[in-house]
Amino acid sequence: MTSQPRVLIIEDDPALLRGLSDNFRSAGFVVETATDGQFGLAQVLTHPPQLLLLDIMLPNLNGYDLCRRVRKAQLELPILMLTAKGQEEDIVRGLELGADDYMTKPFGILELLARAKRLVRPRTSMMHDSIAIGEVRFDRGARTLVRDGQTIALTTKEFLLLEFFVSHPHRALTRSSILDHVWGRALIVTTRSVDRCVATLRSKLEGEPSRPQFIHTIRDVGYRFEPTE
Amino acid sequence: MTSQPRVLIIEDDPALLRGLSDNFRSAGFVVETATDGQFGLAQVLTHPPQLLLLDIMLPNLNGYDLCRRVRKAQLELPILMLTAKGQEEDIVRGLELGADDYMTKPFGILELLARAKRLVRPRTSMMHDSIAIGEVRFDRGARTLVRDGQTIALTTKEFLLLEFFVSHPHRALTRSSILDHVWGRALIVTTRSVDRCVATLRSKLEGEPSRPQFIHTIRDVGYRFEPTE
DNA sequence: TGGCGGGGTAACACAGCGGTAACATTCGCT
DNA sequence: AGCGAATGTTACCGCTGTGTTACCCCGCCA
Repeated sequence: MTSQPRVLIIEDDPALLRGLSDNFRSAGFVVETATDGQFGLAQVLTHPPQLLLLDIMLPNLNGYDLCRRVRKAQLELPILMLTAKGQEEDIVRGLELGADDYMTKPFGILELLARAKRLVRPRTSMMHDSIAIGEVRFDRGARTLVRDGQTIALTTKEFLLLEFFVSHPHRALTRSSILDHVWGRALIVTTRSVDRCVATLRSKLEGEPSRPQFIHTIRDVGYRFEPTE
Repeated sequence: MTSQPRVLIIEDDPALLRGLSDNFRSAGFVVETATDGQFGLAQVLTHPPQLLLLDIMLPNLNGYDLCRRVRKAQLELPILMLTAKGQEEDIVRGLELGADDYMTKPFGILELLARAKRLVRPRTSMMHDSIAIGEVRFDRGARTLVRDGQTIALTTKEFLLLEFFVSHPHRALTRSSILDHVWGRALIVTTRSVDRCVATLRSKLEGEPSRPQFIHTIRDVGYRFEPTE
């Protein structure tokens, strides 16, 4: 399934870098390396790996800023920070900047590998039965939306459509793919039904329906769901 | 943002349990507790929280087995293990059993909270193919550009044009070849349409449109795309 | 059997994409 | 420097895709 995940290790200590590379390689990773912050960032942006192993103290661009830049570019790859700084506030800061894990030197290589493997482990993001969409909360169990205490019922189609949107955020979804997943290919309905259903869903989901916040339309293509904003 | 995530803390030391509860509550969590492995497991299965804080040493059912049972039930909720056992093999074992993080006592409450918050942070682990163009990121899946966290929508023509550019970098592209690939040979439009489309694309792509960085014009021929700078 | 609500289509309104034209500017050549 | 051609820029406008409203069909339930 996840054959040969690519890890990028950014670390300026040559000895440590080689040790890490060897260990990750024998653990089944494809290893790329960088020893410089600026260079590493460029590498991440041009060719994002499945996992980023990131030292804090780096020449030219430190790990915190690198992490911030990666998140600003809306890259969602897992980042494991790695540093001699063991102060609690450093760890908190790293995690708040968007790091996914944090280990302090000296560390056991087995633990590091275990944590790395966990980060590249495929995760179904459908774990929660209730999801926040801006001000609104989508309760999949009850098939309702809750906006400041008010419960809004969803019809079956609206529910399936929203589920499809939620499970494919930040992506251009064509009308035909929406039809496939929500209506099922067997049923022959117009793509206008999608528009119609999107309209009703918008009216329930969006606070200001004239300026859609979550469900953006892409002309000639379909729609794109942006949960955060 | 994510209003009031629910955390279940399973811990048999009453003093520690109260301390954790207070801290998590003031950090904005809704806290539920259990002091027994069997009871805790039942609670997880009947009413899964957004996060499980799990001690290893528990009466009736230890944390490892509890973790295994939760995963066996295909519950994907994040689990943060919490224990006095600091041996590396214990940590590795916990992570391999499906735990998402592992902290050893004594631990700093701030770090624990930071790690907990990370685990309930909604993550779209969907890695979509995207390309860096200078400071900007071109997200083909979403059909957008991202600059400084700002996402900029692309129209169909702009998207096709940019796709054509990025797939033929460092090359002089004639207007007629651009027309062929983006507009299709059948359609008869002026080559000025290309200029027009390039202009709008530049305005979205270039930081300083007066001095094009990425899309260079070649007089009497067409354009050339230089992704790096 | 009649009301009702989900959900599909039809009809109409409208907004924005994208094409062209007109004007401004730059570039190359002499 | 001056001129002409190519390209950047702005304005305008038609067309098509989408939002919106209305209507209707059909299954469900009393």
